[in-house]
Amino acid sequence: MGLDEAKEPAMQTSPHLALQPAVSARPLIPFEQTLASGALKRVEAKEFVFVEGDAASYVYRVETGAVALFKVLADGRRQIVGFAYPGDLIGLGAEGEHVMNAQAIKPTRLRCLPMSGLHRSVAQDPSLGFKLYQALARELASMRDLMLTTGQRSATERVVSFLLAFSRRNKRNGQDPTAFELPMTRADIGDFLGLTIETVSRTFTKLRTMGLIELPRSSQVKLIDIDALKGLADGDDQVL
Amino acid sequence: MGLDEAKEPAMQTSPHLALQPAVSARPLIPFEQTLASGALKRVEAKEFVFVEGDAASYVYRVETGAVALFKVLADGRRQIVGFAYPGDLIGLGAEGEHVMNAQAIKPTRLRCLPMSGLHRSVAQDPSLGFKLYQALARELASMRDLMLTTGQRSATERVVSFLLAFSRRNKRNGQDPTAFELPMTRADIGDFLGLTIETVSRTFTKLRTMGLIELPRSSQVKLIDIDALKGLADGDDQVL
DNA sequence: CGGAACATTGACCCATGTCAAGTGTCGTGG
DNA sequence: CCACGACACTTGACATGGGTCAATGTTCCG
Repeated sequence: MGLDEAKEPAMQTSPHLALQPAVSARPLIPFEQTLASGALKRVEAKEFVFVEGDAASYVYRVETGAVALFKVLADGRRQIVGFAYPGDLIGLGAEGEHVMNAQAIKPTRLRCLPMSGLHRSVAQDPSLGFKLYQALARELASMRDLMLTTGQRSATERVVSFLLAFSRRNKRNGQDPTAFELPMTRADIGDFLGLTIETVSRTFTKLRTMGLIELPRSSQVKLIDIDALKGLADGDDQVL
Repeated sequence: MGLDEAKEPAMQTSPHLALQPAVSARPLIPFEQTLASGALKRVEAKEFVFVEGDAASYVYRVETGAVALFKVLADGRRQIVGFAYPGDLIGLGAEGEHVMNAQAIKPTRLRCLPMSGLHRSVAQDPSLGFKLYQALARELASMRDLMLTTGQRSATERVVSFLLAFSRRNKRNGQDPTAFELPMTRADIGDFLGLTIETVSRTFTKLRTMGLIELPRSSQVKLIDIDALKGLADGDDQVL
């Protein structure tokens, strides 16, 4: 992330907290092991995994589904700071209490790891602390990219960056980088990119009209002209 | 941070990466020790400490002065993602290459720690890894708060949040929470908050006209009515 | 004292927000 | 299988906050 995809100021959709796949040569990987044996929890769409102020007693790994992480202002305005997909860890980095909310956006299965177990694992495996550090560093880098996007880019640029991030994730996972399903609503996308539902919707329509994407269903996106989209993402908005 | 100042969705101006002051009872603190013996480097205002793509061979601690950390888009738009003040560490979390730029905004002294030394210290002091992890976690939390601010708040709310963050920092440091010097230009503030120079300037003027702040010099701010400012920061903008 | 950099202010404009109808789409119950 | 209601999404008309462009003021340093 940030090193991926040329020098493209890549926006990362996912916190991407998955630890490096444990090197197979290692005899024992306490954390991965503990995690694998952790309890499985199911949450329905819209159900909260944790909310601001909750004791941060577990770290979760998303097994299936998707989770939105967000903060809210007193008057209800909401900023989604990331989406977690299968393989991503959520709840890391909280000391004592959670300072944000985690809400499933579709039926989701989570692997639960008690904080106490995490601490034990860190004690057993000194390199784990460094791995957690690296995981947070990646998360921080993607957060900064998102800042760059919401702070400086136009609505079109933001939406296109968002779509291209999906494309990259699919490519990374060996799936079709030109077609994907959006697990979140327009409202979620808006609250992630700092736009309104209407602006997100209009931007999708504009991109479709321009022949750059197709929308077979409102939640399904097909990228038709990725190069043109990459051009749009960076600021040469004169292309329109 | 995030827990500080009531439930106020506090924005953190500084990366605030200073490690916990080493507990005095500990016999030897390799990292603090190594850092204390690290080379001192002076940089002038506007001089770069590192730029995107540089090998990440050092971590720096700001001793005096101030540094802006930012990313840029191909067309030059700039997003400042944080300011580093005395006590803050910069350059942490980079793997291999820096993915952002660090530029002094005033004459600055930096303590340099080679990455190799950092790795050695981590090996000697297992708890150091966890401290670095915590430092990044704090940084991540402040980044998310900034996201909430730039993604959801109005220009006035952003500027007021920014000023209140200075007030909090001064209070934390035992200095006057109602008066401070801004080390950065209006352009820097704009690029941090996702606003233009003109909007920042107009907002300062508006707050002065409203009697909430005074501006003896353009770089000096005096907060007159902190409670009103706190009200403005949260969204009850009807106060105007 | 002069000039460069920074800051303020004004006039205007436009991208995006707001408000208000519609139009799918999906799941449930008759 | 169809009808209905609830949501999500789209689209249109209009309003406005903040951006842009341009002129002027201020500060600071050589």
